[in-house]
Amino acid sequence: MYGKVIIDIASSLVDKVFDYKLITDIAVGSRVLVPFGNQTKEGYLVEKSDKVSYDPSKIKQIIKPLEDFAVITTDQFKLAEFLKTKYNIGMCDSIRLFLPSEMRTGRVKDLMSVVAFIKDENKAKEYLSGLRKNATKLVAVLNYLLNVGSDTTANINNKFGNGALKKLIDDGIVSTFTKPILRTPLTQVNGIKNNVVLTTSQQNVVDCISNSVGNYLIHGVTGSGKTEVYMALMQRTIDSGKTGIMLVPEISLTPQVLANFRSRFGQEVALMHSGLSAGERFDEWKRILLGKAKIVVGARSAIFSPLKNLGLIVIDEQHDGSYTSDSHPRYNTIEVAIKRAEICGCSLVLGSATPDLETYHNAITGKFKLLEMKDRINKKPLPPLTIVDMCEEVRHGNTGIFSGVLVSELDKVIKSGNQAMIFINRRGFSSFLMCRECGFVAKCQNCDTALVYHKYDNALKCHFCSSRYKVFSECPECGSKNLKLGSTGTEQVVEELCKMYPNVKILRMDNDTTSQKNGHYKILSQFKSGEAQILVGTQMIAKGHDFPAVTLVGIIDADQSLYQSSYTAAERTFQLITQVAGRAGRADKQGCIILQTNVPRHYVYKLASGYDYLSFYKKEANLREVTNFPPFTKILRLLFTSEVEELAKDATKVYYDEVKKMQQSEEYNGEFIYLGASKSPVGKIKNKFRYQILIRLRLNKDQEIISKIYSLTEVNKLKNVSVFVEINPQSLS
DNA sequence: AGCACGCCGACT
DNA sequence: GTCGGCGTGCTC
Repeated sequence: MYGKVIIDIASSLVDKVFDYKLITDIAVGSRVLVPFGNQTKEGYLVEKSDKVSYDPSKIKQIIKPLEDFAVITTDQFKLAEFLKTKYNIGMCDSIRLFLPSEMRTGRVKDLMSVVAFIKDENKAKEYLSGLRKNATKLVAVLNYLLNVGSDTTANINNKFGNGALKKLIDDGIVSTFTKPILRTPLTQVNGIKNNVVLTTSQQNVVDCISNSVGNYLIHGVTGSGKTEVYMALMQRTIDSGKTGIMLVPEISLTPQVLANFRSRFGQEVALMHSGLSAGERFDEWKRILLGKAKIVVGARSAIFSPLKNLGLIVIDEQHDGSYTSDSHPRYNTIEVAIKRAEICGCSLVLGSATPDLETYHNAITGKFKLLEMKDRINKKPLPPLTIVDMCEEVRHGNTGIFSGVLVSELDKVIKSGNQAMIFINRRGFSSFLMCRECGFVAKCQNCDTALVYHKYDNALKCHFCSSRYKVFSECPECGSKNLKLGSTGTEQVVEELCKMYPNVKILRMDNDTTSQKNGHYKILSQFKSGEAQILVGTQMIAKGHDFPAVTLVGIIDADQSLYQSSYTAAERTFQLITQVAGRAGRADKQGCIILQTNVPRHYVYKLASGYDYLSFYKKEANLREVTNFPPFTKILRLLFTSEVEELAKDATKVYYDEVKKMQQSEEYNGEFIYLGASKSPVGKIKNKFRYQILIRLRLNKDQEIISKIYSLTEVNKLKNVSVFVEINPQSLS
């Protein structure tokens, strides 16, 4: 018998199966140790067979399996194959997505604990009666153990001190053994089970989805009670003996959802995301693989969890950008989920108040079943959204960050003891530091970007490569002290608020304040407990959080996301406003939203202020259709990066000519709406120069052309230049 | 990925 | 003469 093995090396040169002799029976899907060249490597056993395609005399033997169980299921293999072709990645890259990364290096082991137990009960009682009366500790420990049977030595020593147990072990009365204990993340997070009765609209959605397997999109306004629907669906899945995945967009949202799910499903819920410690992730992964956890709550990577007998996948806030991975391998969680649901024969439920255009388009054209939830659970109308013209404010002499309306609303909140959230999608103090006299702007040495001024740790930081630079108080070029700050960031908002309300506790939540472990959780629970009255933050405060006491949401500089040069800029702005606005007035208090902009008449703001998703969808879809943008076309971006600018440039030229040939060929004539090559908008990141080719294709022979382009990048290997192809890129930096 | 093999420059 | 630079090629 032979085994086909994928070697765990991420390189296209070894991206194929290698034949090995199989002497002992090892399960397909196991990790194995194999001789490879003159070294030993880890690999994955993907198939067993009697046939080989290699000179049998040269075939070596598998050394041993690395675990005594398979780590990849058959379903996962099918999904891995799909990822390989869909995203043009190696099988090894693909398989790695399914395993906790710390497993490969073999550094993570089971955490062992020592358990003490009584060897022989009769002997122990005899020993107990023979003890002197003043041996109180010994008596106590012995009685305790006789009572409970066994406990960890750590617990016993904690309760009774260190000496007694040792004496009992030495005297042969108590014995010990070691057993692995599981590291469970966020054990302190638990909810109270409340027997919620679903509303008619919730019940209808649950019934509809339970009735037949398929792909669903729930379009429900913020606060319409989608979480209860997900939980009811999950309950049915578990009751029928199956398992489920519940995805949320951000790590910061997992504690809230975890609490809800644990209150109902107890320890059958596992948590899975990149913020766990290596040990926690490994143990949770193992609990899932061994069937001890039946539900996985997590961020995008949780879609790869090793659940068997999968019955349901839920993706909440499905429009969220975090569902597309922005580093290698770049996968789209929704595409992966659709495939996984298809392979497992289970339902996929997507939910959002602002579905992304493509998904909604799929829903109304019948690829998804569309379900609407139009009412808020508290029966309150959505809070009024006021658009404030900041140009008008300036004309009336207000050049500050906050408009008059926002200040007076803030005053009301502070007086009434309620809470406010201020949303500003830019971290740091200000986006740049510029000399007014010579125009000098500090730039990163490794990237083609302006540095962001961070007042809190007194540094200029690059948001692309994280390098830090000294702050200057006079221009390094001309010596002028006349400096100008760029657009406002979270730090500056907090500083201004502190001046306005010196006695009010204000929290800031952005990438800089949430970097330590459970950082999101700490800030959010502080705010939820009412410890602070104002929460200032980037988009991470916008998503799904439930703060009943929040009555005011301020959106500073809404235009920022509108001006991004991406075809999705309008859509993302609409989604962001709707999401942030949804944080206000969730309980029985009336809320209000103040949106500050320089272009108050923009259609995005008009439609967002009326919470009119459908009109927005129609307008935007129409615009995309007539201007030939996705989902009516496909955009391809070929990015070339190199440490040597000329090499990246040359490579771009070579590929451009190749694609140009395709464009001009008879076969594909008319399929290309656009083809162009240029320097990337951010010309250099981390010392690598970036050039790109942009292609826009009609939806006709697009799949064919994409695979041709993929194979082009495989064959035409260029030295010291890396190429990567992205489809419908989210941003063009 | 990593290691061996192999073909050219600057040293004992 | 040889030590070592890293370009090229291979691993069942």
